[in-house]
Amino acid sequence: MKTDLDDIDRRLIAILQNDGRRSFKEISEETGIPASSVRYRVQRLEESGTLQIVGVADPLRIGFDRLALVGLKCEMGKARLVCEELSKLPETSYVVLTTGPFDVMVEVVCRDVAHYTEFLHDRLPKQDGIIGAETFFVLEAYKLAYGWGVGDAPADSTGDAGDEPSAEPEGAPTT
Amino acid sequence: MKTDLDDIDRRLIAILQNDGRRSFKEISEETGIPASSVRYRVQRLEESGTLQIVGVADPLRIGFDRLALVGLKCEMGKARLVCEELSKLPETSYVVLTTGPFDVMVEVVCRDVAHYTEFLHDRLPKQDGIIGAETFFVLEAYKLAYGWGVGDAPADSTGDAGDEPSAEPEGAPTT
DNA sequence: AATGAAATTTAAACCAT
DNA sequence: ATGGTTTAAATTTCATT
Repeated sequence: MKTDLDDIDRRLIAILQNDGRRSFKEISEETGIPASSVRYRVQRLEESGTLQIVGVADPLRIGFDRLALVGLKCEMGKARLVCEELSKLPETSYVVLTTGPFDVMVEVVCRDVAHYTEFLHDRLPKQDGIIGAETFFVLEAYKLAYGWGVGDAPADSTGDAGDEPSAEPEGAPTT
Repeated sequence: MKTDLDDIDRRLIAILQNDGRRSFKEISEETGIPASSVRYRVQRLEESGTLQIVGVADPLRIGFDRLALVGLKCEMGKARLVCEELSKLPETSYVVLTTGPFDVMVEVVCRDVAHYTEFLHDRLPKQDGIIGAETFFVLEAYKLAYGWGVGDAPADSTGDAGDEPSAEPEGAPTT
């Protein structure tokens, strides 16, 4: 549960955010840190849950054509319960508790409109605590970045290599 | 710009969604597909933008505490331009064109409230085509999944290994 | 906890089908 | 597009500081 990263950790994360398969040796050459140390650090980051190296597939290209963002209004005091329950559903890929006009925002990934309809009209109404839902269908995805923040992280004393901070599938939208 | 994946592609994606650094040789043994073919396929998936292998850092553990979803109303015909431009900003991690009350939805990751304020009040207004913005601050993130859909993809004739479909940082909310 | 050097494993390039 | 083979490179292990 360590939360304190040093500049080396941040540099390693920044590099891996761009390319999760960069070899430790290349990272070593790029940073001047010994390869075995790079590996040691990365392993620690992974084990602590701070960093995950994963394959990310563009849902719009793999047959899951219907992405929707859904804003939910919940009964007072029920929003967290709603979050917990919706997190368990396979269709949800993003569930957060928010301030503002909606209490909960959810991203739902469906194969097609029928799949979404079933989700919205059969599944959601069964969930206790939800008052209303507003659907935002995703027409085009311009940026789906999973590399957060480290690229322009607080003061990098190790000397920044000027890497791009985030990883997008492509410059152009995917439809 | 191929969009048609076969079952082999889907299996490779499913495996890499769980662990982006699995060696091609291991994948080869697991699937029975020759290692050179595995590499060839993965390379194609990456080059076509279908799959990305990236390091994902938990923003709430690396000092980027302020996540916000922002719904934007745009001038008629300007929404795509807005998407393109906002995608270029380092603070945005998610930019999509939507139907519904908002034309564009954006996820913004900031270090602190001051950083977000600067983004919302200094940077956004300079962008042509935006009429209005509504902020949903993320209080708690319950699910941040990067593995989309493939886990329960349409009929897998190659014989599914029963891997977990998605990768969440944690079951409980991160605050 | 971090590093260096060894042995082992893996990936990349190539070529044939 | 696939599969095999070889060469070069990277990872892992383990001893050392």
